[in-house]
Amino acid sequence: MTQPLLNTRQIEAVESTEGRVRVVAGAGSGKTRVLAHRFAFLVNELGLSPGNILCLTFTNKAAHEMKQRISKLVDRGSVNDFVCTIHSFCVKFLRKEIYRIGFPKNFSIIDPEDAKQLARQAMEEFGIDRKKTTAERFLKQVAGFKGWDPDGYIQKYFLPHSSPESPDAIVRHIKLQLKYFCLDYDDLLYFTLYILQHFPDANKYWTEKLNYVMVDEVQDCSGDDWKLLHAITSHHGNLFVVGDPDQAIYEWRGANPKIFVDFHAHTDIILDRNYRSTPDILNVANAIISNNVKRVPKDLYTVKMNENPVIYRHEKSESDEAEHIASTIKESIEEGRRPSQHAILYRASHISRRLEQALVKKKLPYTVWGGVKFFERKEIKDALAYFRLANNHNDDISFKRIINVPSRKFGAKSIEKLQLLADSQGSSLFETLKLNIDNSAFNRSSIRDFITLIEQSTLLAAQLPVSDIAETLLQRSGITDMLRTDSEEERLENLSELMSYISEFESRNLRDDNATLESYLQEVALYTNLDLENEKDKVRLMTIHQSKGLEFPVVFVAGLTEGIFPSHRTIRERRLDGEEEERRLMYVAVTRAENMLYLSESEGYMNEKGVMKYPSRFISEIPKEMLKVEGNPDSSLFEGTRALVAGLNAETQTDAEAHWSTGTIVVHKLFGEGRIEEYDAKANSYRVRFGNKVRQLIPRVLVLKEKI
DNA sequence: ATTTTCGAGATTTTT
DNA sequence: TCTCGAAAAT
Repeated sequence: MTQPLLNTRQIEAVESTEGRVRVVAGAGSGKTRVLAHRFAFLVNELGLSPGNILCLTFTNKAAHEMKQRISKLVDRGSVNDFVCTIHSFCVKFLRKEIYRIGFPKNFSIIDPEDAKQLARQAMEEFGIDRKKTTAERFLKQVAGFKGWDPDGYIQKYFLPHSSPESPDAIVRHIKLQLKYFCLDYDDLLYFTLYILQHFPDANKYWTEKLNYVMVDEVQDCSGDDWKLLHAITSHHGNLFVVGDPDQAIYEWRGANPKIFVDFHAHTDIILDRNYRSTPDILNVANAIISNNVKRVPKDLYTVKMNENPVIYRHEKSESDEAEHIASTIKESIEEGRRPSQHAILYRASHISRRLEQALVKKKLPYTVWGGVKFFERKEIKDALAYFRLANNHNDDISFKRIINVPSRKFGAKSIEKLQLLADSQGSSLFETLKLNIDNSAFNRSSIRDFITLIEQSTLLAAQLPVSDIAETLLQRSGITDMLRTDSEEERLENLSELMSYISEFESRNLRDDNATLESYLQEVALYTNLDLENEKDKVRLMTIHQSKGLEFPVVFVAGLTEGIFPSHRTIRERRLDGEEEERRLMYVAVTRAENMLYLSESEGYMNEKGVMKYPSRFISEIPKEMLKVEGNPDSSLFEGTRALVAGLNAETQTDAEAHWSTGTIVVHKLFGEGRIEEYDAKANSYRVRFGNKVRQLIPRVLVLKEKI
């Protein structure tokens, strides 16, 4: 742990309890500690009840850690419910308030994967080419559609007794969502905002209740997140935001760090003293980030002493690189470090494969964080689908997932037939199947058993605890038998892990009478990457995105190859913005390290185009005297990098010059014909006039009229 | 006629 | 490792 005392600026931040406070906190400057201490200060010194403080974090894991820190500092035993992510807060809010807009209390939250499934269905129906528009891209359009007019969207499609009429693929998608009472992650936010804005008594209750609101990692909040923050602090006006513009790495997902930079605060505090890294490591970090043009200058300085120089190693092949990392870790462990003190970070998750092979070879224990996350594993998703269907017979998505798991000779064709029948009867797949069980196409004993199982479970769910229902479903559906015959030990173990999870949930919620199947499913929908192996002593492998907020004594950044990191795809799509975000990502990676940092790269990433073998431009940006170079990288390699960067720049330059001038008529899928008013080079988007409305749109969603 | 199986191909980042 | 398409098996 770090030193128990806080420095003067940290104390200033902790004790700033009036109005809007902004803390710009560099990497490793102890911002999590500040948040925890402030929470404790509010409770211990000012005498607030924990229930009147909202502390928002970026991930569930961060919330978990924050709670633990706080519980050590606060004398009052109760654990606060409102230390959570924005999404979890919205769920808690909606569970109480959603009835106001005619939704059932047991609304479900749609898994992003399932959202894709729905999207494909809607796209197919409208003959949208799946090769040209992927499900992800389609969903972005749906999200855009909702975001442009959230009030209209909710009033038109989600308030009771409304019937969406226009036959558009997007509307079709929304209709499917409505049918299952599903909300996606954006909806959670929109609905919360809508209720706060349209129901004065709900607004009064919540804004008065939440006396103090603090937010971590605000640089990754989107404009909608900020709207929510302002809405819930409208009464007391106590908003405390902490972030670091240099660590903004989620702009591709809609985050808007500029709001944080421009935030008008009563109190402004900068924490630039770093407690984490050695001077050598910090110098490298500062050297890299200073290459960004769009930034508020801020140099971190450290209080630590130097230990080892930062090492940059070049290798001939990807497996050499992986093997060298593995043997370095082995030596380090022999010198007395624990395996868990080492982390290997990389840009894209598929890089982990080669590294895993090398670690297995050297017999080193490791965990891949979020490679396949626990709740994304097939067997877990299947099990949850059984639970969901038992909870809600209208859940067609879950139905489709499990009707043939284990095999009941009910494949794609049978589902298609059933779907047609269900559409004509306006009923769900499960109900349709039940009513038409005598139909020769469906009449099988396995199918009859399936229906009985689900129906019985639904009835029992009202009487028995969750764990019993879950156990029955897993046993009688045949999932466990299926895995046992295939001797899938690991998957079976995962299922028993899930069961112990459920028991834990049960005991936690027993006294609130909240241990129902539906409340479990709601909770689980957001806990998608809770780390089960957190406590175990293993080498950690993870993407840089996942490493945010963590720290490790020894850090390896692998795969620093131009094209992979920075990712050329990102740069091609977002040009300058893309490059700067990649550089911030590099900055995040480097600042995870406490004592030792190894950067490595190899010529092994050559693909068909033969370009992925030069060292990343980020390596060249670090002054030579800051690095200890190993593996004799040929100087021609850096020439290659330079040529590649120049080529890419030229490519994106011509793109920029080819932009449409004012007056050009373009067509948008949803809004129809529009006229270009202006090009915003910074945001790489156009201001387009549609009738009397002007919208800001990215080029990708616009098509030149003449081309159609 | 349907379902299953087997092999080839692809993969940024995620609440 | 997972997804998708074509041949084998029911």
